Amino acid sequence: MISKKRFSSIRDVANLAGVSTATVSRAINAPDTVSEATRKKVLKAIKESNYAPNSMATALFSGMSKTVALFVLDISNPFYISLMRHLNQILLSHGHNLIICETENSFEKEAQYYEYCKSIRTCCIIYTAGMTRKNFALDTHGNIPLILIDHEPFEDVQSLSINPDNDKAIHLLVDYLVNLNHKKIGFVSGPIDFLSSKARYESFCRYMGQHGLPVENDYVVSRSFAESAGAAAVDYFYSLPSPPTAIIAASDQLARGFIMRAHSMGINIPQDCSICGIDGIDSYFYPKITSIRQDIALIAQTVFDFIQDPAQTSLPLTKTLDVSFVLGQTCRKLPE
Amino acid sequence: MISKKRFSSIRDVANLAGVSTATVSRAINAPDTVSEATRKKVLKAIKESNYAPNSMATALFSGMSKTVALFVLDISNPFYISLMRHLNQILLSHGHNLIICETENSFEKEAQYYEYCKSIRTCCIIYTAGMTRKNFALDTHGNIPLILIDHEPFEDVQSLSINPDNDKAIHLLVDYLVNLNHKKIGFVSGPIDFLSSKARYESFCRYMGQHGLPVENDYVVSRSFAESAGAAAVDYFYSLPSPPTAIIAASDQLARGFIMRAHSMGINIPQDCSICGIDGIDSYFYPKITSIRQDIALIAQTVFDFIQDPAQTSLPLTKTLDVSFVLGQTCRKLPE
DNA sequence: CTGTTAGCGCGTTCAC
DNA sequence: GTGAACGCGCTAACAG
Repeated sequence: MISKKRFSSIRDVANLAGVSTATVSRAINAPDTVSEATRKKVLKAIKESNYAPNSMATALFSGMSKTVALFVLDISNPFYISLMRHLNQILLSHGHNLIICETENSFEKEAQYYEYCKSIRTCCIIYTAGMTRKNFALDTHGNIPLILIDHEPFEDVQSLSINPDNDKAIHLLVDYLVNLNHKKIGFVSGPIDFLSSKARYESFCRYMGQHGLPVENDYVVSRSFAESAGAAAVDYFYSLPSPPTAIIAASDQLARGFIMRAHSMGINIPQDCSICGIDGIDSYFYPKITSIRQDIALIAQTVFDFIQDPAQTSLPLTKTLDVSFVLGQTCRKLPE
Repeated sequence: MISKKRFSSIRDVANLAGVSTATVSRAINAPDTVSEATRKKVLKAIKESNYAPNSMATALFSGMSKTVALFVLDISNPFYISLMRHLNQILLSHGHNLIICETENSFEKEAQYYEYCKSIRTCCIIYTAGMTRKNFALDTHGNIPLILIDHEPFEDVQSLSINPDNDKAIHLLVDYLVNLNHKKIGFVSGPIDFLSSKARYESFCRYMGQHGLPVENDYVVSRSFAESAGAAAVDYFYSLPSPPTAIIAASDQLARGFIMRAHSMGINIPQDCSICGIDGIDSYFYPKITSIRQDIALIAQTVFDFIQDPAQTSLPLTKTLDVSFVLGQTCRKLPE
């Protein structure tokens, strides 16, 4: 059994410095309110006693821990990996902490994680696209501030919604492919009951229409966001009598799966088929995917601003973030 | 400002049930010591008051939180993604929690995370291959139990070391490639100052020697574990007058980078070059990499057993875990 | 500017 | 089988 008292406490420091615990606390949290001399004494004592502040005690007192929970469907999705990085970076530098709740589309896991979040008095929950149900077990007890990224708003729950400009994303891609003389354009969607999938699909229909191009049911597939779903799309499209010449995938992860499966079938990208994705993650992948970049650093910053001042939560807020086109190597121009 | 009191406490439950807080506590933690009748009353009150236990208070009292910290170099490495999954699964089901500390080879981040771990009284730190320095800022104050995965033991710090059977891994791969008639075998190592890299390299030399094959300096590269390092190896090997016909990469991530870069250069895997990796992650990647599988579920289980009973920490323990061969599609047989 | 004190929510010990 | 009281480490209010 490890001894209960493993670290020196604020009291040890106080004794060593010959001051009261309150003074130590002030020297740490509000240095201005303490005289130069005592502050130095205290800091010295902190060093000497190897003091490590106990954030449990702080959290207990304040009723809230400095922990942010990120719910994701799949931590291997490069978009979330990047989001995790950016969030961690900004949170850590402000003494906050991120826990990852990978739900894998399981209601049970989601509920377990949520119980955990409550028990540690999470200061904020970030909920991303792809959860099992529209209305998660998220109750309003405790009023944990909620941030939705790429997710349909929960009714009755205050939240901040952050979404990429899905419409612009699709607009850019459709125009790009049409300019490359593609007419038979397929669409690999995420699950259609997810907000961003739906939005992207609707925009796809609209902009195809603007170019006078039909959206054939045969050219639209909707499964999951996993790489395997992108791979399955290859099998499907190439079972058609007339496969599309270009594909818009609803995420880079889907595009990756598509490309790898295509290669394995001897289908050349972009010679035989053009494909582009959405996310614009700057990771190592060959060929570099033509895509739409989301500014993930900005998402992280937006999240953090909200955490700092959740007073904004009084009304459901929605922020739409700009996106930009990223040229890759996965599309080619068709002869007219 | 969010009200301080956001959740109902054990006292609220006690009042509602008409018992004392101690009884509620017992009803939760030691149901056997409470009469059937009162226990039911208490459980009912818990439900009705939407009680969420405050793990801060528990942790404060016990001097330790149920949080495990995992230090990794790079969360996009599929090996760590898998490890994160398995750890999270087993920990969550036991009321523990995992935080990810991605150090990105930065001393500052590492130190920041370590401070954080101390402040939340982490019950255990898992340290994986690839940290910046041999001797990290990890001090012994607080005696946080330490688990090293694929990492050289720290001097003066008690720890449990978990390593795959690197020797067997390399043995299997060298024998496999030699049986496919390869003689010019290249080796893409991780940074050579990491324990597992060094071990794998030394085994490589030994087993090549057993087959009477020379290990030429030209055929060994050592950079990082990133995909980009695998990619760079392609450029390097194919700048040689006589490139190797087969490659052993020290990780699947390196192999991935190698394969993608090779494709981009028109080098066909496995027709033009055979390659195999180590890790055996079962993720979607084409072509499926011939590799060595580590039993990550077993690693997670070993970690958890240790957390349950860190008394084993009295002496530095070392556990070597078995590995197995996984046939993929990235190697071909040469004519004799 | 600094010390004293109370209490955040919980688990435990010692009474009953 | 159950309740009262204490303390874990910290901070905010109030006194000095």
